[in-house]
Amino acid sequence: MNGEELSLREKILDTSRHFLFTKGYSSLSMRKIAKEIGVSATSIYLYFENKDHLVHTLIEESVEELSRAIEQSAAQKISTIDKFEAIIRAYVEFAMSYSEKYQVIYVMLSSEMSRYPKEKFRKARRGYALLESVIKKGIEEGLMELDEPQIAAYSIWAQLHGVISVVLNQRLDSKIDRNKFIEESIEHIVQGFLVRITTA
Amino acid sequence: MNGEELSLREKILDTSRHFLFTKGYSSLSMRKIAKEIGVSATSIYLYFENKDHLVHTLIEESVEELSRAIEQSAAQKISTIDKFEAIIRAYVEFAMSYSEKYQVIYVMLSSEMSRYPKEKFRKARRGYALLESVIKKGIEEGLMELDEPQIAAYSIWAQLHGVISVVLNQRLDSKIDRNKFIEESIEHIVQGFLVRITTA
DNA sequence: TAAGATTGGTTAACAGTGTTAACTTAACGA
DNA sequence: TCGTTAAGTTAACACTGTTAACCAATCTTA
Repeated sequence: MNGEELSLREKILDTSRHFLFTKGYSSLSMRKIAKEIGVSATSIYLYFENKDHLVHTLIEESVEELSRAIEQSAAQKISTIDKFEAIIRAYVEFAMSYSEKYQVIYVMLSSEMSRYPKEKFRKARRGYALLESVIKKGIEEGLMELDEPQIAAYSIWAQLHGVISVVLNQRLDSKIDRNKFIEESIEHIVQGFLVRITTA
Repeated sequence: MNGEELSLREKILDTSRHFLFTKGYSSLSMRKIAKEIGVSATSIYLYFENKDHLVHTLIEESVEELSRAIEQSAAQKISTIDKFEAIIRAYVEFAMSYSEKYQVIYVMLSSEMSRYPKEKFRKARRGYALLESVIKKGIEEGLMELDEPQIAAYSIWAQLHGVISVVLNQRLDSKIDRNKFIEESIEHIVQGFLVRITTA
């Protein structure tokens, strides 16, 4: 049945993602994945062309979910400034709630970049494009004052990724409260891009 | 002789780094490295405990060079603001001049994070610590206005890494001039952290 | 100078890897 | 009921990291 089909495929993806996350790429093995699920190693090849393809699917799937989360979150807001903040919050929210999926994107996409097909990569940038368009609108509306929206958008991703990395890799000073750190970072980032209103 | 010793070890490191960079981790093989150099695979084990250790040495070595470059560059400047900019420029300079070494740090450190010994990781943060201390001084001197120097320092690394990634992975729009992009990004980042002087 | 130890490599072997080809077995359609 | 398809299996191949045992120079030193 269709339910079963999907199930094994899904099991493979889940198990791979977990192994990738806990043991690192270098000890990700088709046989181990199969053994964990209780199936023969070659069964994986019924659903994925090869190991590369399996990992790429993992990335693609995560990117898709993240993009969707961002789009939905932005769609719920009306004003540009609310959209701007919503995108940022959706991104962080996703990273914290589905940390394994988030890590798959950044860990694997960087280490296996050269093997990842370029056309899939382009698709991966929906969320980025959305942020860029919101920033452009923000400039038009006089909310932001930036000469390069492209660079600004990239800079925001990078800042967010920095904050998230610190938290996910547990490199945060134990004295610092996690949620407070995240909240303050988001505010700092958002404020850093808005035109400062001088009450004079 | 010592010259010879160093030579093979160095050859192994160079070849590994290059393979890592061009083919990705998943096709980095001890036998291939050895073959490229013209030596037996087991010879590598005379210089490195195992594959993990080899890769970790690669990371450590790159981190060390980057840290040194940053420290030297900062030491040449006197004022806090010059030190601040010097650190940023040294970082970007290193990434552009030794892109393979730079990529080793960020690519491998993220994908094999869980296997990388924590105490080596702490050492890796000299450059980061230096930037943080410069920022603190900048706040004291009234050059910057920030509530969280730790977060600010991290944010700067992240922004820089973002800019560098775009350039190194050749994902920059072909119409945009590379050097101009870098220069404008640096200025944008630096200015973003300084107190805005209002000529009133 | 001869004997022993050290240095810097080698080859052979083992267990584990991705992947392919050929086989099985169950379910379904005619 | 026969043939086909689906979903899996086992056996095999070439390659992987790694270890153990070996070899040939070179250095030390009595």
